Amino acid sequence: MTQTFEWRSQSRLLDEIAQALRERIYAGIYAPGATLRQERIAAEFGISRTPLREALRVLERDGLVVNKPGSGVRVATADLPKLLDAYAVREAMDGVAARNAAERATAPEIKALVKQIEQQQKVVERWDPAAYTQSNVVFHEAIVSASRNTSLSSLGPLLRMTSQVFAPAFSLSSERASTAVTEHRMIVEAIAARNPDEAEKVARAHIHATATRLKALLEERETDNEA
Amino acid sequence: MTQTFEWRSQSRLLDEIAQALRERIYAGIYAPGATLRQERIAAEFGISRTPLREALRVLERDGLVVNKPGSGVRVATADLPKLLDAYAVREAMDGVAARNAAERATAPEIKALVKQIEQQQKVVERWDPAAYTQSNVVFHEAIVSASRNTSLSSLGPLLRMTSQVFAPAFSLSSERASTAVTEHRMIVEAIAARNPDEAEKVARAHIHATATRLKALLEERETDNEA
DNA sequence: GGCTGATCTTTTGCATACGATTTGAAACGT
DNA sequence: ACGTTTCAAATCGTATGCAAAAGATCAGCC
Repeated sequence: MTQTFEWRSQSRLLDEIAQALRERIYAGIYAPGATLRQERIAAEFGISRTPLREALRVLERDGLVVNKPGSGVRVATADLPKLLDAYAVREAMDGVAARNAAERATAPEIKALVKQIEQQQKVVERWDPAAYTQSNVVFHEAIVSASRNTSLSSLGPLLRMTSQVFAPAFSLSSERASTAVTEHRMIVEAIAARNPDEAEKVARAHIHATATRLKALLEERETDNEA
Repeated sequence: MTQTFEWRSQSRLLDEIAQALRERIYAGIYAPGATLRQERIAAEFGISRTPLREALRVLERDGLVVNKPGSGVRVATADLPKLLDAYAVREAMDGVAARNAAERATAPEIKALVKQIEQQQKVVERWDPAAYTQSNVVFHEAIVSASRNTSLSSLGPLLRMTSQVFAPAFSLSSERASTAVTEHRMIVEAIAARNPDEAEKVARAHIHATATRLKALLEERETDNEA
């Protein structure tokens, strides 16, 4: 499928490749556990293996792929314990993001967040799971962006993996989504009110609730399998 | 200074190089702001530029170096706002680490932590700043290790940069170190008592106190400069 | 005298090439 | 029939080479 590539900037090729690979993983084109053959991918992008390999090292550090030394890289997989660990980190880091956003978000950014909540409300009402997942990711990334905390840069990939890549495996209910939107609204209100403590508190509670529900869901499924 | 390299495992050269570069940054051999010339470093290690470049991408993702596209990589620098942002993230992530450590640390790990506290006590009594900095880093890394949370992997570089690399610039007082050791002891006690909530709380308080003191110190220094 | 522009050097970024390791499977022996 | 061993194809990891861009230097001009 030799695809020619459209460069959106004059910067480094490896950055573009890394971003393209990320999007493919997020989109499920490369499913968890899939092995990524360097020569094949390099051919698809019409590049050499050198910048591709550098991009893969970046993704490896992001935790999106794992490398078995002699064999190659595979898209990361997650069992329940690892997923819950990831949520524990997200709970803490999303809290920081919300806190800093409450302190630093510009008026346009807050306005954009409010608008996103409105759109999420519509998505939930007509219940489009794929659209909700996408909207959810965009929302959380908007808060991270508004936080202007460069040390939160590793949160992006973590967010995508937890909310997007591994989401299909764990059915997302309409009721939970509706509750989530309410929680999102509380976060935005705290940010708009410039209340960092409250923003951190509700943001943490939001992720915690998501993780708790996920845990219950999977434990339930496990007992079903045993029966 | 063409140095031959000792392989501790059959793993990839780039991993060894990345670790060696990290240690050089941590040790101040490459000071903040220093430019890292690829050909020179490759020659020093006796390798080609290919694995070195991949190692540099890893360090870039860790936030240890920054890359100006056409020019090369420089060791990361931090002003006060960036440093405080880093501490905000550390406060959250160290909290998670302590929580998980309280849930999962093995008896030997706890014993080792207790031992480290004793050693820190001695170091503070005879007040050896360099030794304390080193001991402090080892202590926090031990907790991260005991937490067994793979999603915390990015905390290592952040810890080093905040506590070790940028430490010389901000004088560390004996009194603060003494207080810090007491706080460390509280963290270990909460972990030993298998009390995750308490462990997270005191761990967060510890980092928060450090950051607060840092902020006060630097603001004071700033007003001194104006005067 | 300071500023601007052109040239020249250095260094990066990507492509290509080669050796080492792993993987998969077929052949062999038990 | 099953496990073991050997061998070949494929793929990774590293080295080398080349073109392009960034930075420095110096001459010319305002």
